[in-house]
Amino acid sequence: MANKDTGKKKISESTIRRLSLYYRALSLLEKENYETIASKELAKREKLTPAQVRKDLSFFGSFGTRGLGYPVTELKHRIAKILGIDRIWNIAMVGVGNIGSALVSYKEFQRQGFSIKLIFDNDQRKIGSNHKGLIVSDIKDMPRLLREHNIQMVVLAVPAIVAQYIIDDVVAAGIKAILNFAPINLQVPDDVYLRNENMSMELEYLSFVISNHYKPKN
Amino acid sequence: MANKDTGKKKISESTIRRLSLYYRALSLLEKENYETIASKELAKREKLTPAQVRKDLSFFGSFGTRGLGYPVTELKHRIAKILGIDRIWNIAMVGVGNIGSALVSYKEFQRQGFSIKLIFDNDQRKIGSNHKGLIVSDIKDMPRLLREHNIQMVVLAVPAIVAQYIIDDVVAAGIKAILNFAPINLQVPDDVYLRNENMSMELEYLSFVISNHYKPKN
DNA sequence: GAATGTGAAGGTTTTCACAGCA
DNA sequence: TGCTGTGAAAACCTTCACATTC
Repeated sequence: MANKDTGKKKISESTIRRLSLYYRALSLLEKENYETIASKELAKREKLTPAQVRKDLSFFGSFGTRGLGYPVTELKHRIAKILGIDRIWNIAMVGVGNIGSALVSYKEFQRQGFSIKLIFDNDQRKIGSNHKGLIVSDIKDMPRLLREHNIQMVVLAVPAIVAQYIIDDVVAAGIKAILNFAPINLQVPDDVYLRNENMSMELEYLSFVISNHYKPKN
Repeated sequence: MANKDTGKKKISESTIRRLSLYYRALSLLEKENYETIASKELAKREKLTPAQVRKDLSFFGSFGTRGLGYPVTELKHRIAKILGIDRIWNIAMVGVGNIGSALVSYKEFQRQGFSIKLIFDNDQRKIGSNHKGLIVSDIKDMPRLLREHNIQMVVLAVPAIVAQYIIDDVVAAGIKAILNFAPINLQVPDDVYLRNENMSMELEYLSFVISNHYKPKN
């Protein structure tokens, strides 16, 4: 499915990100006891257009009923399956500074099926300490532990200066998906997907918007 | 400049985000004692194309020298000016849970000129406590304090359930730029710019990528 | 009647390719 | 010669509009 080797249609990153939005909206609609939802209403809730919603969903199949809309619970499950969140992912947090330890406590991850199973740091004072029921492991043991605990994704929250060094180890341990919070460009092989999250960049964008009286599209 | 009332060219959000990347790359190049940099090299460092770099910069002026490239320090300052980060922004953090308190300690904000001046919470146990030299204020005093301290941006890190209620107060205090970490769609007037940051969404994107063997463009 | 699913149109962003300048 | 700045082309993404289905 999607654009695997054999796939035809190209799914854009924007579509995938909107799938996450739909998923969250549908979870809410479910709680509000909606049974079906029209693209018009779903679009309104996420500040999109109805055509956009229908087009996004149509890439993955025909989930709706003409004249009625989409079945809330079923569509939610379908999207979960598409996003690959119809399961538990085992995550390791690497680095327990400010950001790392905040994310370990961040309940939304757990709620969406992202289960932090291991925590690493290289600071001797932190190793062995308890964070939300998890003991901080020595980063030296990372390669072995990542494999032993069947970790599939790594969140990197280490200082920029050591990030490349550490990510090399993460890659060597066979991890294919990494979310990086260090504000630096890291090198990974082609078959590893690295996503960078830079919170200063978000504030810089706000700064641009108000400095230039800029009207963003959405 | 940019797309003010009279402006002609439309600057895309992607261009602005890349400006942040260029800024960071240029800061590094400066430290490496580069005096000039060609679009080719800058592009390579940020995994973009040279044409993209030149096009982005050309929206704001002619900063380069044919045959030579761009002057590193000057371009850095020009971009800082465009982004509005050639100054200090006064920020208030609203909510000192996991995320909020991590961000208060996040040195990168300070480094980029985003200075957290006030911290708010509604939890009586937190009010009065010290976070990195700042005393947590009662959220009841927020409207007054935001104005008194000339706060220009607010970072919202409160539970989703109270987020709309609190953002209404932030808006009423005249704040025009808000970075929201609560995973919920908030309503603000047209002249307020609200940016949502949802970290679960980033992991969901990773999940999609590895579940579908999806090859993102970049 | 109501709302989906989807080609086609329209709009935006990126890349190409080259004229022009240091 | 080397690299910028930029129209034009190509690629990509969103919206339109309507045939189709319930």
